[in-house]
Amino acid sequence: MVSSNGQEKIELKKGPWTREEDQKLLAHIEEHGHGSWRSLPAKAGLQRCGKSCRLRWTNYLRPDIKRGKFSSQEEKAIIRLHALLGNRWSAIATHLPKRTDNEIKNYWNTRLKKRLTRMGIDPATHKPKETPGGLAQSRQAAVISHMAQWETARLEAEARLVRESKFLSKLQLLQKISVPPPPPPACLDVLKAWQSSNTGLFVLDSPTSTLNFSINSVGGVGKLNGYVEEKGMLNNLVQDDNISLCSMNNLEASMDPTLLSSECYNSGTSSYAGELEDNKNYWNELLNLVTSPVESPVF
DNA sequence: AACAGGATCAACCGCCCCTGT
DNA sequence: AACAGGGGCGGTTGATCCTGT
Repeated sequence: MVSSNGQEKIELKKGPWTREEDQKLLAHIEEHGHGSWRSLPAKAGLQRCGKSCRLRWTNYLRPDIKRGKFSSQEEKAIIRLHALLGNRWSAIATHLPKRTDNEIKNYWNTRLKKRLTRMGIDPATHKPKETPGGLAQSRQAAVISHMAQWETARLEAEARLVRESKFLSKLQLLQKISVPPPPPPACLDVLKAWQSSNTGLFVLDSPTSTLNFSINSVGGVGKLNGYVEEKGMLNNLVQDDNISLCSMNNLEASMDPTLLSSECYNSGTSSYAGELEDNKNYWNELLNLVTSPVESPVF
């Protein structure tokens, strides 16, 4: 086949990857890295589009991918995160180490979503579909909605931070400023803090997501703090995080009775505490049901 | 054993955002 | 400011596997 500009146009292959194709892709990336995905297929001798190669690599071939069944902890994490983030699979994958967004999305759509539906819970809103106890449930919904709003604000703050840090890196490169080794990263990500006290999940390292704020990738939080402070942004970020952390603590407290004495919880108003008590019951029931052997599929 | 329907998951598609020019 | 290219994301599809009859 010949294209309009006279160059030979190779028919691109679609569909399932063969072992030979996998080996070619793996060998090429191991030797050269992926570089530009668009030009990779030609270099690797593959009759695939770059996008297909990227997907195959990120969702299947990467060595740091954990495959196989999801643990109950992972299931809980997905449900919790989906309640907060909705269908933002890449963001969810950020907090589930070695799981791809595609895998999480599939798992949600084929299993968890159905399980919640069977339980009479709307998987989109995480609220009971029927509302026999209307008032308490609407308050639960309000609390979750409130948390979701803060979580959204937090994500936006993180995105802003990355943008600023990239700018800073370029600036420093240009000015050739030497800086001391960066201090330990500020605990920007509240879910990481959540992790450290709880499930052992939620490290910010996902095979697919770009929502990775490791100190190495952004040139160091130390540099960043200096820049952000200078720009008068640090206060905003800190405020974002405090509030977000508070909301996340409350959410976690609402799911784990042992955390009900958390600082944020205690500092809340009595009415808010009441809402959280309702919320605690809701989540405990939900998670018990979801993780119960009767409801869990047999693997 | 054969078939139908459901479940699963790899892969594709289209859209959007970011970056460089 | 406008445009193009590259890459990422979420939704969807279709092939395959599984299970029940």
